[in-house]
Amino acid sequence: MQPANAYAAQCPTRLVLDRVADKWTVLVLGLLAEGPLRFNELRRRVEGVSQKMLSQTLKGLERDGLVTRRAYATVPVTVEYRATPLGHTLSATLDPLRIWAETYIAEVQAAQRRYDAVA
Amino acid sequence: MQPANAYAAQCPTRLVLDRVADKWTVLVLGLLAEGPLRFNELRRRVEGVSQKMLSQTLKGLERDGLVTRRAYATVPVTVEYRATPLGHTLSATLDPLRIWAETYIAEVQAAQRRYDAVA
DNA sequence: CAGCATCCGAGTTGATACTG
DNA sequence: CAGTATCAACTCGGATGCTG
Repeated sequence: MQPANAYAAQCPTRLVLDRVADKWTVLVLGLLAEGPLRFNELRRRVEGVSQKMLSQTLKGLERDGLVTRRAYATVPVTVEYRATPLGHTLSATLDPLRIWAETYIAEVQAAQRRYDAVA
Repeated sequence: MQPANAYAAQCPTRLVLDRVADKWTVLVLGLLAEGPLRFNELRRRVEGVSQKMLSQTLKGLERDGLVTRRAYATVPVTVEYRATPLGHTLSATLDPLRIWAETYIAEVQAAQRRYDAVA
């Protein structure tokens, strides 16, 4: 295998990138990596997500083997989501990104202001 | 500052996440981190990107202070893009993600096949 | 070469309403 | 509680044609 040819059209990396490349995946996975959560708990914690998007995101994560869904036969139903081991490894590699964001966000915003001031 | 409350609606992290959360940003930035490139060179190297999207992506990266654009008064014009120091730090924190993708893509795809087989 | 402007179809998203 | 269904709004992205 070539060393990191993520630029070719069908490189698998693209698939993962596309997966991560949505507003909610990273947030949801990060939360689940801390511990199992129920649907509406997630909904509350990830501010701004609609239940449609959350539902969709969770389904995608489940399909990719990053999260598991378990339903308990209580009344009403209880559904619990948790990160798989694979999901944990991904969440862990995403941590540096979260940290980068916190570290440099001010710089980015300053750059934006500078740019917008000119334009 | 709170420790990583990326789940609040206006957390700066969201901004960065949204920035990364597009098909091309990560690819383009990764390429530019290796060295300066011209517009059409980028276009060729990032397979599948249209010039509209590339243009848009570059503008966004420039606005965020991650990439600089320099035009030379040759005929025809030569434009060179390169990653800023800030851009390099982001690209570096993205590397683990690229590696994760290469490492686990097979597992993810297997999970997808399993999931799709049931549904 | 390095783009911008325009048009247009396809896919995404969000509200809202309803179900087991 | 944990979703699904549906519809309308919106955005995205590609194709095409043009400019300095």
